[in-house]
Amino acid sequence: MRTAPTVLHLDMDAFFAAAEQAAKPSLRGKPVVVGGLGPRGVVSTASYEARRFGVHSAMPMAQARRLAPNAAYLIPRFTLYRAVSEQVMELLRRLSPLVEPLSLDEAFVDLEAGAAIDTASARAVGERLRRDIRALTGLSGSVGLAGSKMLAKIGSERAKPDGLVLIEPGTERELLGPLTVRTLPGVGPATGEHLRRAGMTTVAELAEAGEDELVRLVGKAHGAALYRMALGHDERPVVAERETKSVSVEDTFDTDLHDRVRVRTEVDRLAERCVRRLREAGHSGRTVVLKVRRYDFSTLTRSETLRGPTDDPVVVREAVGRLLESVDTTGGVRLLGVGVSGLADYTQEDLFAQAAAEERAAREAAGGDGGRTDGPAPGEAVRGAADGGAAGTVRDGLPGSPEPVAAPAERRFPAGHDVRHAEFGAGWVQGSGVRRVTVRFEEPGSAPGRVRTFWADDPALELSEPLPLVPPVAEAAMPRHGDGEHQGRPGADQSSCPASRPKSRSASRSEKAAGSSGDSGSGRARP
DNA sequence: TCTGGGGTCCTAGGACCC
DNA sequence: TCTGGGGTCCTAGGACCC
Repeated sequence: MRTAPTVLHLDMDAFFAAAEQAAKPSLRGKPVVVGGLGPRGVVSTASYEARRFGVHSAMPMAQARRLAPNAAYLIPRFTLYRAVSEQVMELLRRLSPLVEPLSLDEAFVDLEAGAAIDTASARAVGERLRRDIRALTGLSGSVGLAGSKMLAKIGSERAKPDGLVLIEPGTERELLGPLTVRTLPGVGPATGEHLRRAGMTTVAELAEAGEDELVRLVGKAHGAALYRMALGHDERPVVAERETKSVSVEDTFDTDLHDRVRVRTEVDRLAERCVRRLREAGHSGRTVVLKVRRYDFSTLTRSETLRGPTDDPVVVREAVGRLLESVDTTGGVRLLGVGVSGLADYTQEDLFAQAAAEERAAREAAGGDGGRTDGPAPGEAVRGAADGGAAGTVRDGLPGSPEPVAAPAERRFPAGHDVRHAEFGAGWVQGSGVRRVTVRFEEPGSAPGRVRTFWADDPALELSEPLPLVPPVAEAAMPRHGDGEHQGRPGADQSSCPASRPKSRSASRSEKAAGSSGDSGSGRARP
């Protein structure tokens, strides 16, 4: 247990919604809801103004619209959020080399890995971080400081919005005791209900119950962890690099799929999308997973482990095809998903090269009688009919992939996205209807702007990349570290802050993928 | 009111091997 | 011939997190 509050947890406030408000001056101070706009969409983030109407994350969008009919409804723009997130993470890395991102808007920092630090200087570091984040991005973040991850996170939660809470080591149990069990990480709706039925609603009651009782109630690992947390003990280290364990993609359909052939083609597309992501991440994997959510929301998975790792779209497609055959889809399919786990960072060629080398070695050792190697080739199924035999032969170009879709005009201007008009300059799509696009002309630094409507095929109007939330000139004026006060750590470079404006090319593809789950882009934003 | 998408970790049973 | 235990891998499902 640390004796100084050297674990920092940063949590950006209503991140997606706040980024949109920063990008769109007319939305500042107004309720903003970011999420899927389709009939089955849910809320990703609600601005604090929208939360006052009762809107919150994970709520069905239809419900949000009833609660806050006048809010602006926007689909997520991950290109923008990633760019801002990268700026923030860079600030964190200046505090310490040990930064553990949890998501785009959240991270732990181990300040002890920077320099020895006492309570007062930890607080100063946290406050300065919050100022720097605001100066660099225009957004607010909340900071928790404590002697462990769990308490740092509880601290940032209590600090929200736009605050800092430092939990003095030694005061943990006193602080935790009266809190609800749901405060503890790992206690969700199910465990919370389970504990409640056993008569435990506060953290103090968990501590009283004792480890044996908790293990009996919720299982070995969970019970033991719960007991330690209840006592305020949490020794989990801040881990900078965590390797990916699986890659998956899934789609919920606006209406249930009944046609078996359609189900099959959707599974094929998902397999290709999944493999594309797998390859982009430089991975291959052994276990292929098919996920099916039926009309009644019952969800099942089927998996198949291959003899060796693959990143071959044909192999993955054939595997999920086999898996699909074992699933009853009568009644309708709501969601389909394809995933690959058991990741290796070597690819199939490496494996083939390795297999070939082993074969050569074996032949030499055996006196060169040219015997065959045992077992199926990598990528071939361990069980089931390993039909096809095309394993590993397709390298370039994902077969059958992106089929040209006749894009309707509305598709070109998704609500909320940035555009540029030859005459009127920068703006964003406020709504798009039949062959028309409504644009509000404003940008991060400007005053709230005016709305104009164009034909969707107006050549003067084009989509553009997100603009930086804070004009680059403001970055130059941003305070630097290393000047005075604490920790002039040698080696921590104070030199160049790369002008981090949103990157253009690279991210646009993943953004498309992120927004593709049936969002037609026809949702209207109404400031 | 009708429930997204991307992950992680744990449990439990059966197969298989020693 | 019968019985047993432990370890590892695979599969399926569930809880949880952001």
